Amino acid sequence: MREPEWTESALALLRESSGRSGSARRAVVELLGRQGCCLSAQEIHERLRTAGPRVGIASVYRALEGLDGLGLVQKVDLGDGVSRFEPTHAGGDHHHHLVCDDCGKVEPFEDSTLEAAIERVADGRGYAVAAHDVVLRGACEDCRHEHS
Amino acid sequence: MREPEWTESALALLRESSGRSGSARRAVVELLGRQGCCLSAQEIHERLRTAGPRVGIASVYRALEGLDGLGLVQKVDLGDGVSRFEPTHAGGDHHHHLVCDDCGKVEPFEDSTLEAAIERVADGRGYAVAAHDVVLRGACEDCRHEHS
DNA sequence: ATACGTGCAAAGTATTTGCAAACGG
DNA sequence: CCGTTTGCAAATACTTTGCACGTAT
Repeated sequence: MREPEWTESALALLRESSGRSGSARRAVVELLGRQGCCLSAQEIHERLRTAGPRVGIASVYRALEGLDGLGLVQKVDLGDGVSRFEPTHAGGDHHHHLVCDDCGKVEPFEDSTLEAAIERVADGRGYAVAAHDVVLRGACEDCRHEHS
Repeated sequence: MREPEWTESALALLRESSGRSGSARRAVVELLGRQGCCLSAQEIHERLRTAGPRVGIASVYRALEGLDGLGLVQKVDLGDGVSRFEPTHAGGDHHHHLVCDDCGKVEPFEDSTLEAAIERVADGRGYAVAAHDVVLRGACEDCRHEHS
């Protein structure tokens, strides 16, 4: 499920919010729009460099910070001390992550029961929850069969 | 709900697994056993220094690594790039965290529906889930009323 | 022309590793 | 005594910040 539309609306919002365009931001947005799942700042930087343009790591972080502030990307923490980012999908379709400890694979999932449970907990505690992360770590099906 | 028993069984298991005692490890275990909720390595280090003994930060990390390996502590990532640790409670009572973005307060919660949903997702995907984290971020009840 | 965006380099923070000395058994 | 653990210091990794320059409007 790719979302070229995200790229466009993100670029539009970004320009609107600051009155400027900027090549680094655009490059980051276009890369993120093409990705399905989360990427770290370092991964983004590396891919952009490979692709050609001389973009600085600081600009990647600044672009991500701006996008996060506008609610266009979501910061995802998979527990390895590295922040990852992914586009927030417009439809509110909201996913979390399964991480394989053996092969490092990351895959998304969504589950409405889980979301409902989270909402109920937050309400019960009087919290206005702005964001939530769920990370499941373990052995994926492939790695289990190799009984590492 | 304090668990002085955790302190003892942790010290016992630790000694058993390496045939040694070690003052730094003991200090870390005793401090963790007294805490209700998660602490970062830096916080542990700071408190131990304040308390007197000249314990090195590296030893704190090594102690936590060992405890994690034995399953005696659980690493908790609240999304700020800092690893926190808390004793795993024997009874398998398992909690997650609500973090207030305004005041930084962290409070635990547990919810069986949520746990069930997680288990169902993992099973459906063929994952053997070894650990999972759920972090809810937002404004706590107090901070909401101060409408910061 | 003017401010904002960018890239580089330096600083900051959390964590890990190398190593000699201290210590427990 | 011997090997593990410890504390210090240096190294690493990620992220942030300062600053001069480029660039879009």
